[in-house]
Amino acid sequence: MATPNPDRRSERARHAILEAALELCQEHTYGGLTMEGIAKRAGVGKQTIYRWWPSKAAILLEALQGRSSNTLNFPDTGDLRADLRSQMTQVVAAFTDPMFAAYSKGLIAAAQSDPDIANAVVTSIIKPRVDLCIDRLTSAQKDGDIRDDVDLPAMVELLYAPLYYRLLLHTRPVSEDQVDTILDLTIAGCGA
Amino acid sequence: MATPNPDRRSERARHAILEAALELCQEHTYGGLTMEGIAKRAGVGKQTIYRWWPSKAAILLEALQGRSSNTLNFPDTGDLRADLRSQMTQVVAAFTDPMFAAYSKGLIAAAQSDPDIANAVVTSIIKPRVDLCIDRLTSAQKDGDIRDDVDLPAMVELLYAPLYYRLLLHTRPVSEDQVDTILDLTIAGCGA
Amino acid sequence: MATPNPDRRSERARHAILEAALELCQEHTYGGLTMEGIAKRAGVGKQTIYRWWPSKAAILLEALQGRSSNTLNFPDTGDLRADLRSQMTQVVAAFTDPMFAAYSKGLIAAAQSDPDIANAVVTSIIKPRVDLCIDRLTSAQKDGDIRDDVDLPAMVELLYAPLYYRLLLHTRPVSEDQVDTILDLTIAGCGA
Amino acid sequence: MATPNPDRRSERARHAILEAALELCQEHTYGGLTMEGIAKRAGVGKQTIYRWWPSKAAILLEALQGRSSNTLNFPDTGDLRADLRSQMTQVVAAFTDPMFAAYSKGLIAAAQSDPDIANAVVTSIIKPRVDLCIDRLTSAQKDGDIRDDVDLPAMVELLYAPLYYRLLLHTRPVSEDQVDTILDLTIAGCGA
DNA sequence: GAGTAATCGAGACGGTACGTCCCGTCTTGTT
DNA sequence: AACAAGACGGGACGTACCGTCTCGATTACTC
Repeated sequence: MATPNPDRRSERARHAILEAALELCQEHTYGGLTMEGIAKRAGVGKQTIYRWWPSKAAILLEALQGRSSNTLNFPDTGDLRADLRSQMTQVVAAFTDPMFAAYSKGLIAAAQSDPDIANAVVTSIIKPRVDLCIDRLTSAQKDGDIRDDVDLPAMVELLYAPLYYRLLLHTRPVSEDQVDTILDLTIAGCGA
Repeated sequence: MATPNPDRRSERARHAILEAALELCQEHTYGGLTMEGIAKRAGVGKQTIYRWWPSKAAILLEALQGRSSNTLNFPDTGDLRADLRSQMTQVVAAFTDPMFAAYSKGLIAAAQSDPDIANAVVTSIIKPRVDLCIDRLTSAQKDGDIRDDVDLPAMVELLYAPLYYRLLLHTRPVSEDQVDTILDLTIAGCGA
Repeated sequence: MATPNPDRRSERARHAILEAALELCQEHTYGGLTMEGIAKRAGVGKQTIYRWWPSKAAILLEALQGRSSNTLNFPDTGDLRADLRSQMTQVVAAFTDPMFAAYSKGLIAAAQSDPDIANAVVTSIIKPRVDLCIDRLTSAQKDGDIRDDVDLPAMVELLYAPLYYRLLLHTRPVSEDQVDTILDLTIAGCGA
Repeated sequence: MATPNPDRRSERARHAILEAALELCQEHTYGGLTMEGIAKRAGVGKQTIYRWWPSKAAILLEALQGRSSNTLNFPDTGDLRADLRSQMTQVVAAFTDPMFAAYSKGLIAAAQSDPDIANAVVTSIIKPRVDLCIDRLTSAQKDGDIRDDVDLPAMVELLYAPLYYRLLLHTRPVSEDQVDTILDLTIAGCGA
């Protein structure tokens, strides 16, 4: 994400900037996030920010990755439904946390008008998690828990898209109940 | 959406503003849309815009409704899958049209930091279409094409959410193929 | 000062406008005087103002004339110095009254960038008073109280200009003492 | 006159702003002078103006001081009347120059509704010149050219006020003849 | 006494300028 | 050479008034 070059970079400034961005995003919502505000809060010159990040969304992205790297794993207990439920519930928890929800919504909103952000979001956040899920589904398919003709990437979308749908469209709040309903319908199907 | 009051309102100005907003949104993307730009293009004072709309998103919303009110119907040929496919394909067409996609993404992005917009999007765009879909599904459920215990609103989400997911997350392009996959998985289920 | 024509004019509106102008000039200083403000305070449409007056200064001018028409007289007791003192003291009183001072300063300020106002101020306020003074001085000259070679219009300026000087330049407050000093110096001269 | 602080200030911008203000004041009269216009002409952001000056009058004031600092001297040839005439003629020349007259009138007009401007005008323009004149008159009084009981500050007003009177009231044009008349009347007095 | 025309109140309209907030770049020491 | 600080040119913000322009709803003169 950096352009100039060296490792002469001040770790102190980097940390202060990421922290300031997270704090201000909570206080003012993503839309009220300002380069100038971050610089002031972090006690940093604006130039220092522009030197290392191309946009405020990029800062937030990096800040978020630092926070949530731990979530990167997918349980495999042998019970597919339980494993999916466990993982999806973690996502619900994140989307339900006001702070995390604000970051996520802000970042996805920014992605709509900045292809770089869009790309970064997919690559560094979505893709790794989707891949883990596909791995689990592949193993389930081998075990015969999923029909052979099921398109697994599409199935991942079917499972997670409704969570994003509620997060972004604000039709109804994301909730844990939703997870069970999604699992029921997706596994058993709706047809008679 | 209006605050001051009467019907002394100039239809000429209203039209010019909505048209200008649509045009500029195509040319500059939603992020580059400007109250000042709209005013200049429409040949209108800025105050006239602020008098009737609280935000640029509100303008776009009204402009969009004028354009797409025709889409409000849901076929019922007796063939559930065909009907769903037909309707979902229309959504894919809209999301695939660069202009319409730009409006939609911009509006949803704006909704992330403005509850009024969020509410207006749901009420005036999402809800009416979802309701029509639920009607169709209800009738299908009566006909025995859908299991009785299926939560229909959740099923609507299952069908449409993946389209929004790809539109907003930019993982893969929305496509007509997707519709068939969604229908397959949703109707038959993924379980063995 | 009126342009359209008839005497169909509403006396009620005329009065309300003049009163509103005077009131607002006191409250907000001349610079803060607004056509829109006058209209609202007077309970009058803006058009009604523009129909009868070309500028806010014109309104104020008319309002002032209605207030101070009484002052138009110049005493002639035979005692020149006493008569001048009496008249000049009246001017000091006016310039000392905060309300009247505000009007006067505002009007003269407006005259600096509007020749119509400048002309109206001279014609309807300054000139009549200067003429009366010249009359008194002429009679004094005949009586031998003023040297024959004295340019009377210039003498009027010598007497009154210092009052305007302090009013407009804000070097020192206008005061009654000033009158005596002016009279002393003007009548006796400063030379040894 | 400046608020933010340092000497990090751009001399280039300062100069461009002062020049632009003078130019525009000539072209559009003081009333048509605009912060936005100055910024555009000077090729400068508006903020840069607001950072260093509180009002357009303040800009003009500074611009004028840069231009006329040379006039600050008072001749002393021993001939009081000649010295006064020489100095007053310089003022007449300034008031007769359309550009300078425009600045002066605009500034004094602005002073009527802005105490800061009023104060700055007195302090930085009027006062220094009055003081020089008083010095000359004091020396004349010692020489016996002026009576001992004459109030010198009042005499200064008597000499100069008529020039300002004509400048601001627009009764008659300021002229060199006026200087002689003023000197005659002021030195010899008007009384018989 | 009914018809008609102009004035009235109200306030929307196309505009211009306001003074503020940020943007992203640039400049000036400091570490 | 990266840093904190912040001035710079610029663009958009949302507001306040400008002077013009409809709108009905009173008037008050004409027929």
